[in-house]
Amino acid sequence: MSTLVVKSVPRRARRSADAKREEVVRVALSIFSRAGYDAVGLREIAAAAEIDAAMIVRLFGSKAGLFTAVISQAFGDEPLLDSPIDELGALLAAYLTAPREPEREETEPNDLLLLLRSAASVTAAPLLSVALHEKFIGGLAKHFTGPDREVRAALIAAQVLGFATLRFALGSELFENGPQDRTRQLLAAAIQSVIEG
Amino acid sequence: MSTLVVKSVPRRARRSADAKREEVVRVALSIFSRAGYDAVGLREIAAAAEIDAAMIVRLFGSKAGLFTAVISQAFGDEPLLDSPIDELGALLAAYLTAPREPEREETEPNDLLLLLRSAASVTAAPLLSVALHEKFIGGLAKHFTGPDREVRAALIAAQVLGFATLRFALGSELFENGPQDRTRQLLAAAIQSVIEG
DNA sequence: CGCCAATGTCAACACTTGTTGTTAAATCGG
DNA sequence: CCGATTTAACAACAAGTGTTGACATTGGCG
Repeated sequence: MSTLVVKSVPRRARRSADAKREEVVRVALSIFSRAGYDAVGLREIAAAAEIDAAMIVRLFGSKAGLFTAVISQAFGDEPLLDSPIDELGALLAAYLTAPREPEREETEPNDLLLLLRSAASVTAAPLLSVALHEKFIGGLAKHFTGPDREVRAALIAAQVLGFATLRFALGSELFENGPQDRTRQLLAAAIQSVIEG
Repeated sequence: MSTLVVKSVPRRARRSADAKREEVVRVALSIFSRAGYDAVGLREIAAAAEIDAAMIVRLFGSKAGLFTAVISQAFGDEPLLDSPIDELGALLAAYLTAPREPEREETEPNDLLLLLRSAASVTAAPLLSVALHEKFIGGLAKHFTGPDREVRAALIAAQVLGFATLRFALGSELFENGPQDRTRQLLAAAIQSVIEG
């Protein structure tokens, strides 16, 4: 072991590996959000990103590696979490009950959908769990006061998750055609009650 | 390959199809609850039920047919839904925060787990949705008074779903090692706030 | 330019999936 | 007791999975 070749850090982005990585992550986020981790094959993502499936493995190491990259991009920063805590319930409720624009429904990469669609996968669930706890729950608990901040933040995450599951994953009609103002009001009150303890 | 396996296990009577159906549904409920619809193969269920995978298809028509049979048995009747509505929040919270018995954790067929673990599957989600709306939300709304009974019931379903997702599917430690009394109290209050509108 | 690592491509691997067809066995009606 | 029908068991299918290794092609730097 005379000259230990040091892992050859790419001096500069040789050409477009980073760009490709970025695009693959973007496309993968969209597809994972729509179908969930298990239901999506590497080849499907590869085709959508106009790349070879083997190249994804070469870029991210594995499918799980790609998923972690997708997660860390999806959970980058959620500006809603920095809202004043006395408005947070109303803001979250408004965000969750906002009507979907039908034409974007398919293409819009929804972080929530990514989360709940892949929460069942035994591979993806642990990765999602750490991201959720670090970014969402942690970022929320920071703004709280009083005891049990983390548990209260987690309970809010549970509310968001549950509503999103029922509305987006299970496609409940009650939130689309029902009394949306009342829904938003009830949801806001339930969230706010947890915020204030 | 071994072709000389003992194949003639003297099974019981002729009309054992119904009994087999029942057993298959039972073990399928357990396995689906643990891993979700997509992640479980027919062969796994078949092996657990000591039956051939082809036999499941012959009995239920398809994998989706088996799943519908599982659903209609799992959502038979939930006695919790008939509780007095002024205690319902506390009862649901107690049910959701109850400590898991480690030895049963694996085998106990949990309807909630079945629901949330398979909610992501594009095949299973519609089937689950109708069962959830008919049995759970419908059965809950019956006991409510005042306006928007169904939406309020759906919001409670969302809360149950979300908490169960975070605790069981994502395995959040906050509910296992955290202040469980406080968690239960906060959850009960949030649910009850929706019940009472 | 020439070298060589980085970037792509192709095919194959070993495996699993749901489903079907074809057998063999078992059981009851007559 | 015989034959018909149900129940069961295998094997095979076509398709899809993540991953790997062997090749071709490039592009930046000495």
